[in-house]
Amino acid sequence: MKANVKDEIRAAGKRVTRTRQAVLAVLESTKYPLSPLELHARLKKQSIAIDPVTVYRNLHALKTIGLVRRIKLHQDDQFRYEMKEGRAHHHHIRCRSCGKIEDLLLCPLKKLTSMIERETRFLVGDHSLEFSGWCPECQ
Amino acid sequence: MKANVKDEIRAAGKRVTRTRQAVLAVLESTKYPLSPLELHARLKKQSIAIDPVTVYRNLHALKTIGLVRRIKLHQDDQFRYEMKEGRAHHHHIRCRSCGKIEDLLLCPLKKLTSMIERETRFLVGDHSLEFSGWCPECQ
DNA sequence: TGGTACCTGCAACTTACTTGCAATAAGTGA
DNA sequence: TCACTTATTGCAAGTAAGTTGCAGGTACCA
Repeated sequence: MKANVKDEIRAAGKRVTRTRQAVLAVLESTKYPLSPLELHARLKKQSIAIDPVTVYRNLHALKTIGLVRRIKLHQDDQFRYEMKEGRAHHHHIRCRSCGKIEDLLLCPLKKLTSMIERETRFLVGDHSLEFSGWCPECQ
Repeated sequence: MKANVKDEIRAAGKRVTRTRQAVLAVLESTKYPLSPLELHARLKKQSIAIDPVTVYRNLHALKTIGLVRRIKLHQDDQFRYEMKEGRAHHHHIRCRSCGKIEDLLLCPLKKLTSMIERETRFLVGDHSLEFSGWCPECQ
C-alpha cells in the first residue's frame, strides 16, 4: 500500500489498521468493483479472518475519506466499491450470464448535460451509464 | 383499464383479478416508476386493502407478461416498475434532494453500441443511463 | 355451475446492510 | 517506551426489501 494512502487515512482522523489495509489491498488488486461480501470472501480465501460487518464499515469509512467510490449497477442488488485513485470518470459493462464486469474507457455524455438541463430544468450533478450483454466467453 | 390489457393478461394464462386491476390502475395513472411499497401505499390511501406481498407478486407477474418494466435506479435501494405500453426506450433523471423522477426523451447511445462491442468484445444487449441532480423546486 | 388451477393473505424466511455495545488496539504526548 | 484517549473490531441483534410455503379463496373455461 502506498504511503500517501496511509497519510490520507490519518489526515482524515482515521487509523491505519491491519483490517483496513487488508480491505484496501483487495480493492487495489481488483480491476472491477467488488461487493462487500465478495470482498469478504476474498479475504477468507487468503485466510484473513475479518468480520463481514467490519468490511462494510471499512468500505463506508474509505468512501467517506474519498479513497473509494461506491456504485450500484443496473439490476444488481448490492452495492459495489472500487478504488478511486488514479481512475478517471468511467462506466461499466456487465455480462448477463457470468456477471463479469469490465470498465469502459469512453464517456460520450459530458456535452449532453447542458441539453438535459435545458430539457428538464434540473441541475445535473452526475450521471450513471452502464451496458449489459454477454462477454466473449459467454457468447 | 383497456380491454387489450385484459386480453394480454388472459392470453398469458393469467387472471384478471380485482387486485391485479388495482395495481395496474395505479401504474397507469403514474408518470414515473414506482417501487412496490410506494404502490402499496397509494392503494392504501385509496382504501384498497391489498397485502404488500400480493403487490410484489403482481408486479412480478406483469413483468413476466411484458406489461410492465422493472428498473433499478442508480443509488436507489429498491426496484421500480413502470408501464411498458406505448413507452419507447427512455431514461430517467432523479432529484437528489426530493427524489422526484422524470423521464428523459432522448437517448444518444444507440450508435455507441458497435463502438463498445469493438472495444470490449462483449455482445451488448442493453444499456442503462440515468442522470441525477436537483429539480427546479430543490435548487 | 362446477372443477381446476391461479391468486391471495398470513407467517416465516432470505439477503444486504446497519446499529449497539463491550473489548481491543492505533496513534499521540510525555 | 508507556500510558491514555478514542477509533476500530467482533458479536449479536435489528431493519428493510423482497421471496417462499401453504391453506383457503376466486377467476374462468367447459
